[in-house]
Amino acid sequence: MWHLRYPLANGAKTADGKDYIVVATTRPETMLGDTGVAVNPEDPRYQNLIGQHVLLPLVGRLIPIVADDYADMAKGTGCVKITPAHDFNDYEVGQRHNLPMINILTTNADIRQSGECVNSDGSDNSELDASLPEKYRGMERFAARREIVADFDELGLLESIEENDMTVPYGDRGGVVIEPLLTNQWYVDAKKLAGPAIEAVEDGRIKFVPQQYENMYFSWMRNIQDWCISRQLWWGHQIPAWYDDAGKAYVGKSEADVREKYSLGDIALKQDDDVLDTWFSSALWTFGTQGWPEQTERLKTFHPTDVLVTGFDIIFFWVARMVMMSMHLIKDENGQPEVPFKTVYVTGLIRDEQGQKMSKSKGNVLDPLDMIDGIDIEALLEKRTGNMMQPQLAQKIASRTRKQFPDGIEPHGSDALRFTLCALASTGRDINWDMKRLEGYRNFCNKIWNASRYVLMNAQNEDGSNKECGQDNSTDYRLSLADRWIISRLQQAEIDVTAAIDSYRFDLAAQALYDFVWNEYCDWYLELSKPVLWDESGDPLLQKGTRRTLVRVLEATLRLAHPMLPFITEEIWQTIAPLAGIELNPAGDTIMLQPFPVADNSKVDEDALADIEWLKAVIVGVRTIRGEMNISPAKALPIYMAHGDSTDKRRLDENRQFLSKLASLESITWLDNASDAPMCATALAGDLEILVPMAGLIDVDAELARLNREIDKIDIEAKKLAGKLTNAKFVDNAPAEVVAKERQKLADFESSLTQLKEKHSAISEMAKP
RNA sequence: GGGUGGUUAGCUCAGCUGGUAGAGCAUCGCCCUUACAAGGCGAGGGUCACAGGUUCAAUCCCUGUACCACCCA
Repeated sequence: MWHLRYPLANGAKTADGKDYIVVATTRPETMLGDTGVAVNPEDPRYQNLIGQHVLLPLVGRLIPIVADDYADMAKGTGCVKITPAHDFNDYEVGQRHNLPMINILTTNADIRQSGECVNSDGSDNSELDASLPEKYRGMERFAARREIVADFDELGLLESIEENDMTVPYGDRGGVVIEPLLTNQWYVDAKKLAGPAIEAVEDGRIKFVPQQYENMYFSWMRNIQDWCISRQLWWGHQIPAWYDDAGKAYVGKSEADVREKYSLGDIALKQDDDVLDTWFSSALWTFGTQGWPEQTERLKTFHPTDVLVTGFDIIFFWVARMVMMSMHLIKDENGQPEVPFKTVYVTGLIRDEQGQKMSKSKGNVLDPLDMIDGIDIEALLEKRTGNMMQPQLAQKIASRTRKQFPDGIEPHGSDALRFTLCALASTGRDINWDMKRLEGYRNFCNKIWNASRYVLMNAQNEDGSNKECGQDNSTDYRLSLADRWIISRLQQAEIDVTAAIDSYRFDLAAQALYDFVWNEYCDWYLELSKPVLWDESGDPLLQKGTRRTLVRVLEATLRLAHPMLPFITEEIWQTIAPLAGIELNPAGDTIMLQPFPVADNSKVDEDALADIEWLKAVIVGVRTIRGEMNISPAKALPIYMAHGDSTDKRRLDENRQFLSKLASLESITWLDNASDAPMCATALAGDLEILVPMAGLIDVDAELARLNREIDKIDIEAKKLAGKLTNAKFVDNAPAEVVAKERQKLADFESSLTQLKEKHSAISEMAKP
């Protein structure tokens, strides 16, 4: 940083008697374009100098001293040289004080032959002498800097030089220091366009999902600046403005158009070298793609469109500008501005596992295709480190990549990728990518594939006829409890998935589908179908009903899943659909054209739901004992049931076969009197006791410990509840139904506690020698 | 400096209009049981960032603090 003395003009003196003031700069050569010096209006040192002038050294120009808050009293001398044409802050100061602007640099960043001077309002200024000292003309900027510093020194005007750490902007293409430069460019008066665009969101013609992004939109639009649409690039749409030799601009569709419009004859015209900002072109996208400016059928049909899906990082750059352009250029039949779309669905930004934005220079980019098809480590390294703008980073990136993907990336398939994106698409603004989630959902695809294989193996007979699956409108089949249950659950799944999709919560849709397919259809229903289908002496009507249900529920599930898993569902559906009684057009039918499932409440069977819950509770009870006692799944167990009521008894009678198979039981014995049982490990399903004889299988101490753990767990909950219920404030103030619910819960806990404690003392008693 | 979003299990994330927390992966047992070992069955794991406030009751509503991220100046 160089400190330069600027002599005061007309004999003015500073408060301490000096005939100069000192300004500091990191770019001394810009002094050639100075048109003012700023001091803080509060600065006592310079009160008398405000309105005075300095004589700009080397140039000999008189420039005013102005009072502006931009000058920081605490920094340096408190005096700032003002070069409006070459610094953004100085430009603002210049605007406030009507300082002229002198451009001293060529586009190559050399010193111009003479300065180019305009007034603060952009009009030409020919009064001010903007000529530059001959010595520096044509000099490269850094050479000029050295020369000017030397000349200041020679004149005794170089006060001091100090080291100064600062951030200097470099262009990422040319790699050289960027220099602000005053140029003529085209602007769009965005304020005018923003008004209607703000209203469209305020009155709900356009909705943001999630809604919070409205705020981002509003904050941009309400503080909108003029939009510079000139870009100094060689690709893009060249700006449709032509200049005559005097520099006057004519705007039109084409040169011919301009000549005609302005009756220019054949005078020389030159089109603007600049091209339109890409966002300007992008802003025309919703109607430009539909044939505009022609009034095409397509434009009428598809404008406005329904939903725009995009990232929040371009809400202003793209979304807002599409809204502005569309409303400005497209009118409906009533002449009202037309919005480009009704809903903007805003996704989060995908980042890497560490939450870093993916970028080539960081080498953390994951190509979706590599996750779909897989890639070996060498190819991945080549992709990440080949052809880099900063090759010095290659080694670091390579070692990090090797560490994260020692064997490259496994193929996962496009369905798994798509489903993962759905599952991660929650309302947050960042999505940290997680390979493990991708693997989990690849496994989910596998699960669907395998479940379908099971269905086909059991439902498809040799000639592929659908008769055996009850799809021929015949009524000679019976639905089992499990059939009625899974049909009921399917309705709920359809409701959940549909509601989630309707509210753009694709993560919840994915979760609901995943739960239904894996935790209900596969884990329970398929298992429950086995005892029916594999029972050689089973009821053929019941077997037909089960095949029918297997196929129909799978077929509906495929349609439900199809938007999230397009390929695998299509593949399976082609085989399943005929079994489900859908006649395929031989010319090629597709699941894509099938109706999306709609829930039918009349198919929900509350009794079936309750019965299966009971069944699951009993099975899980036995499994838990088996698991905790490390009893092999291969060992068939005899069990007893005690303490049950008539419903328990009915459910047992109707489901013996299922219980035996799914819990792998040797026998089930109903006891009217619990004390008839031998020493047993106990699980509870409500009040019903499920008893597994311990003899030879279960250690007494292990079971006592297990019971204690269970008792402790329930006891803690029960104590909390009891405390709540003895609190008069709760009982008096909480809604009656909440209190009743808590009472019921406590009663259940207490009854379980009593039963478990009894079991505990009974076992202790029996185990005594 | 101003604004916005976030902080929940070891990791990545859900949790709807307040009623004491869920998933996937990871971990620990037992299993190649004829759809699936990329699997089955079972288990463990959280004073919901911190401090106040409102309420009978707060992961959820309000205020403040800390930290992280992004946008703007």
